[in-house]
Amino acid sequence: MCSEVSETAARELAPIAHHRRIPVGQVIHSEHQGLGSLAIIVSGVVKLVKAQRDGRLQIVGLQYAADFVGHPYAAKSSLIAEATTHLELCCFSRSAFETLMRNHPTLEQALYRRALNDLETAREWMFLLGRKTAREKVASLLVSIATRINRPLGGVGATAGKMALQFDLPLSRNEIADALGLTIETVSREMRSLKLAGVVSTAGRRSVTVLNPDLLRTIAEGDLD
Amino acid sequence: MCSEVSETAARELAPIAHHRRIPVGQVIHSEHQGLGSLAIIVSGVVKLVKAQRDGRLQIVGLQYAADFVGHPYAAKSSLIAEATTHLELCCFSRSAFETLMRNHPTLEQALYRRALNDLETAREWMFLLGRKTAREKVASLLVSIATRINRPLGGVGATAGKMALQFDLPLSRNEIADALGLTIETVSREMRSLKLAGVVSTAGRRSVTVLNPDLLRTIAEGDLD
DNA sequence: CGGCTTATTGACGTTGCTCAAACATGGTGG
DNA sequence: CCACCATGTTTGAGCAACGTCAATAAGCCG
Repeated sequence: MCSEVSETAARELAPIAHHRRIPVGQVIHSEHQGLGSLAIIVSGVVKLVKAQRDGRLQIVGLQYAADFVGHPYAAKSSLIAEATTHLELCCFSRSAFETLMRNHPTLEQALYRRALNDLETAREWMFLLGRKTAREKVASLLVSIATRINRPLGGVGATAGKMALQFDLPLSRNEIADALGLTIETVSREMRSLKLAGVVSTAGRRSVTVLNPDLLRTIAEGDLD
Repeated sequence: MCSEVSETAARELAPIAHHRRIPVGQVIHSEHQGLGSLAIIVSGVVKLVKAQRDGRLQIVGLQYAADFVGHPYAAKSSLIAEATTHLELCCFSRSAFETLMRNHPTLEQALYRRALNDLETAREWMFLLGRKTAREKVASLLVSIATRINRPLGGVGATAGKMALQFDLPLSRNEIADALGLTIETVSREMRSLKLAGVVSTAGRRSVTVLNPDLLRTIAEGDLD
C-alpha cells in the first residue's frame, strides 16, 4: 500500500489503519475541525482548497490514489480537504502514526520526499497561475489529470508518464475554474475552443477524450496557440 | 545557526560548513548546473525562479536569512535560485550533509518541517496568484517582505509577526512583477496608488516606508479597496 | 416526463497588458 | 563636485483577454 516503505514498517502500519468510504463533497480536513487523522487515498480524488472570507476560492492541490492527505507535525494548515469524487481512504490516527514514524526513519523519509514532491507540484502550479493564458491553463489541467487519474495504487509502474486518452473529470466546471484561477465561463469557452480545434472531445459533463495528446501538451506548454 | 537542531548535530555540522559571499544576480542553483551544495542564508535574499523557453518567468519562492536553499534527496528541481541582493551563505556539501542527516533524526525532522513550511507558503502564494487583484498582490508582497526582511538569524524571537515599518525592497520592479504574475507597469501603477492613498511612501528605488500597516494588511487581504 | 442543478453561450464591461515616450536614479569619469 | 550616461522606473493611451451579467440549453434524478 505504502509502496516505498520498508516491509517491517508496513507490517506495523497495517494494524493501526482503518478503511473509510467518503461521499462526494465531504470535508476530510479543515481549519477548525480536522479529523485528526492522516490518510492514504485508495481511490478517488481530494481537492485542497484555500478560501477567503469574501468567498473567493483557490484549489491549491489535488491528491489522487496512493497520495497522502494531511501532514504529520503540521501546524495549522488553513486548508480545506474535500472529496471531489467518491473516495476510499486508508486512515491512521495522527498520534499512532507519529509514534510509528519516530521508530522508522524510512517512513519519515518517505513522507519528506512526498512533501518535496508536493512542493515541486505546487511551484509548477504557481507558474501556471501567474503566467499562463486561460487556454494554456485548461490544457495543462487536462494533461495533468489525464496523466494521474488512472495510476493505480501499485506505484509508479506501467502507466507512469503516459496519459489516459479517455477519462472522467474528477472536477466540476466550478472546481476546474477554482483550480485554474479562472471563471467557469472562461473554462467553458476554452473547452469549446479545444473541441473545435479537434484536440479533445467530450461526452456528458465529465467524460473527456484526448484526440491529439501531443497537440494538447504543446498547447499546455505555450509553444503554440 | 541552525537553531532548531540539537546541540550535538550542530557541533557536527560546523566542521563541514564553509562560508561564501555571493554578489547580486549570481545563480546559486540551476536545473543543469547545481552547485551541488546546500546552504543556509546568513544574510540577503534568494529568489527561486521557474522559467519557460519563451522567456516567461515566475518567482515561486523567496528565501531570507536563516532559510535553507536546496533540498536534500531532491530529484531535478527545474528551479533557478538566484541572489537578489548581496548574499552571505553557509554552505554544506550535499553528500556530507546527507550522511549527517541519516545519523541525526532531529536534523531530518527539521528539514521536513521546513519543507512543510515552504509548502504552506507556496499554497498561500497560489491563492494570491490565482485570486487576488493587482492591488492586493502588491500590498501582500509588501506585507510579506516587511514581515520577513529584518528577522535575524537568531530565530523566531522578538520580531516575529511584527512588520518592519521601513525597509529596502530586496527585489527590482521586474522581480516584483515576476513574483506577482504582473507586468512591471502594473506594479508601478499600484505602488503609486498605494502612495496616493497614504498607505506607504517611497524614497529612491528601493526604500519603502509603511505609513499605515493596518490599512496595508487590510488591502492585502482584500477586505477593502 | 418534470423539475433542478450545472454548463453553455452571448453581449458587454473592466482589469491589467502592450507599446511608446518621458523621467529618475545612481554610478562613472572628467 | 558636477555633468553625463546607462539602466531601471514611471506615466500615458489604446487594446485584448478575461470577467460579469443574463438568458438558454443540456444533464441528471426521481
